[in-house]
Amino acid sequence: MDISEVAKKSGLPASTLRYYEEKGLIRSIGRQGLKRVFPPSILERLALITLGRNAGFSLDEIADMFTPEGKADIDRVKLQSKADELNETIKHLTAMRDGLYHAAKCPAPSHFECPTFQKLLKRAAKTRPNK
Amino acid sequence: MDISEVAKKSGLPASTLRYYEEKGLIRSIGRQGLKRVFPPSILERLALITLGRNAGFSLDEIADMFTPEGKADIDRVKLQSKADELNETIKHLTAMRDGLYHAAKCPAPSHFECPTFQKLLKRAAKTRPNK
DNA sequence: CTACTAGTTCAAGTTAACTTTAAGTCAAGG
DNA sequence: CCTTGACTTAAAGTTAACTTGAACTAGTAG
Repeated sequence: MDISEVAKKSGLPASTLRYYEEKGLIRSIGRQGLKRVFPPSILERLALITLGRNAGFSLDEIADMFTPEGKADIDRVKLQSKADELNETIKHLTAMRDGLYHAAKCPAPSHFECPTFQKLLKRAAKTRPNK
Repeated sequence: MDISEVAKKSGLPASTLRYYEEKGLIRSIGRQGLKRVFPPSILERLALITLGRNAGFSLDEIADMFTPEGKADIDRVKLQSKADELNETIKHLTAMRDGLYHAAKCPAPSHFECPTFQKLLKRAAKTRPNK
């Protein structure tokens, strides 16, 4: 597969694929002329990278999940702690969402006069979510 | 209140306060010599800004929520749609979290051999969460 | 009066994850 | 043989939200 086919199938632009290669996240299996040639397995790998990104891992963290030989080597402890982290984020966002829903339909003339909004404000001051 | 007092009470560094002022998010009420003087109400305003940030609003979006005279003027429709957006994000993150928890304790020798993990991978390929 | 401290400005630097640009190369079609 | 189009590289640019640095100043303690 050449880069444009990978781009198409993965949904990632070619520039991103080159960037990922440069970062060591993926590898082409060789060249045909100048052009990179990728194995079909690249797609699974890219899906894994996208998964990691979506879960909130940085590209550097993701890079650490691959052995030098290129196999995925995902530490279960890392997964657990990232899941815990996500769980915290979800809690914050949920509180925020509920507060926003409330504020959106609260009849108070100004949000500042609504006790629920006030509570939300105080919460917000304390918690800085990770993302 | 001078800037360091505001910094202390709000938990935001002075550099951030100056940056927010430059952006038009806050205003000092005057100067004493060189030094900015802030009214106590600045704290409520900063809490509102922090709330907005936590809810996923950009600083520019937050700036739009203030009238030129400096009063908060928060559009309920915007709140509603941001809440909806948050709700979507929460769904994605929840799926992700559950997948990670599963993967963390899944006994499959490699994650790739686990059907739940595979499902997670396919999901990831499709959904690009907003934040 | 002098030193010190806490503030000030303006410009430049930081970070992550890319994207864009300019200039070059190769394989294929006509 | 020449043009076209898809690819290549390396370097620079982008964005958001700040932070840092250098040079400067005003009020205060001694």
